[in-house]
Amino acid sequence: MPRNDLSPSSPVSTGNNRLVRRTTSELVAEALRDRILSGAIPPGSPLRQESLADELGVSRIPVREAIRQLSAEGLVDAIPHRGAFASMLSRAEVEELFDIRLRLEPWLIHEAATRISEEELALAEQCVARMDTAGPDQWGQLNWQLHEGLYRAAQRPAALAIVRGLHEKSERYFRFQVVNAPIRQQAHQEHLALVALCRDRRADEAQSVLERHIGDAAGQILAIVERLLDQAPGRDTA
Amino acid sequence: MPRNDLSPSSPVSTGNNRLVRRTTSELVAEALRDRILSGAIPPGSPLRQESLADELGVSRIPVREAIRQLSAEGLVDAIPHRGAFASMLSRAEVEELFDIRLRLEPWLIHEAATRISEEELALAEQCVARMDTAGPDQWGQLNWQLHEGLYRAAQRPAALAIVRGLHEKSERYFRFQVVNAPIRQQAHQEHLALVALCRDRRADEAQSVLERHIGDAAGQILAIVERLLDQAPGRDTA
DNA sequence: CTACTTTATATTGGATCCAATTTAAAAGTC
DNA sequence: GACTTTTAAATTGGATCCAATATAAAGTAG
Repeated sequence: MPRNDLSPSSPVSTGNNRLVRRTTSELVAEALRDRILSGAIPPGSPLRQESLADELGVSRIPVREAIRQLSAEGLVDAIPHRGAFASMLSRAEVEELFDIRLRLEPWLIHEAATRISEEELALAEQCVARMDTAGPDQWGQLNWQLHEGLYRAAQRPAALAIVRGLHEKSERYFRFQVVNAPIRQQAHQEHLALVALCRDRRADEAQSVLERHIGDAAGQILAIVERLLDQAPGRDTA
Repeated sequence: MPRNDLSPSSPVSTGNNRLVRRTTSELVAEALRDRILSGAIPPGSPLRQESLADELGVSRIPVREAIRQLSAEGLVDAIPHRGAFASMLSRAEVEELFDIRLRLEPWLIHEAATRISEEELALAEQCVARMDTAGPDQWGQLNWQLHEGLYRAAQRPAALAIVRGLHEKSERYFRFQVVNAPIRQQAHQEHLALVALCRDRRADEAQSVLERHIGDAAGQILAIVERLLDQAPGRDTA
């Protein structure tokens, strides 16, 4: 019996230094999101309300609301009266996600490059450094932390939220896979270059480095997806 | 007593010619979305679960789920234990929405231009024609219908969904305002040009026409927002 | 044995009830 | 009178119960 009790945990403060008591629904949503992103709930597997409710020690109501939330985020596909399933992406869908990211992220880094502060640059560098010695799953988290930290300087919160969503949906295919040394080495170089170019306010160059960077990631993830889809083949395309 | 009963309405068929029984939550979500987009629920006004439930003749549960859905879509801001409010955008937020649209929609029209079929072009032309004689609110709907019809040909469903969301959030500020004749006239010309360029597969030109088109719309909506925000001034920026 | 119908079970959707939280109003204090 | 504390009302959040639907199983006819 896992009884993975949601720690009501420590209340969290927003930027408004106003303590927010988080609702059970939110906690459940986070728990489920974590499980999906970490692969604990693999793509295609169902999210049963009652079993999740039992596991988390809550009623089905917050589970239902969490599932609806994740459904709106695109992390699960909910079918009325049939249930919710961790969303499974086709090759074409993953390609499209990267297509969109390629339209937004280079723009964000361009805007960020002219505004980023020294503190933010320092934080980014910390990320890069820690990634060098991080384990496989840490690496993925730090990678997004780095990117998000840079993008945030663009001061485009809505765009950042969209990109975060796109990233989450595509990234989790990465987690299955141990990111191998050469790829990490290359990414490391590109990250260093990116931060350096931002510091020097060379926005155009940062933008094109990031374009290549994302293009590479796309190729790698698509290769993984390709393999996964071959192993566990088609859902009905009827 | 409005008792605006949700017509359980006729079941709707998806492309998969599989009849989908829609849940009450979905119907409520659509009803509320309509009200928000039409301005019946103006920005900033609260969505009280019980009164909405009574009005629509359902219990609070589907209302709650609908509100959570709309919250995820960004049409309402939900604050735990305090309620949900039709989202109100600052000038900066509206600007950002258009910034993002400018990164995505020209790209979509570019991709669409090389793939669009004669049937789709004919439908688009119908839209343009009907817009010419449509009333103020019809005009807005047809406008989006036209754009969506064109973008759909790009075969980028995820991008289209994102753009739809961005459009909904910015567009509703338009509905308050009677779109005046000169603006409609200009839009009409641009729409004709857009369709013609797509038919001729002149993707680059279609793209730049759309860029101007969106840029103009941005200017007009920002002017409206500016006025609205002056009238009903600031929420707390604490 | 196959195809169709019927039944049973599992699962989700919706309604009602109660608890927790917020907001306001009222009462009390200095 | 201004400020804090207490109390009451309104509202949302969560739990339990029941209804509706879908899937699987059993049964039946051909």
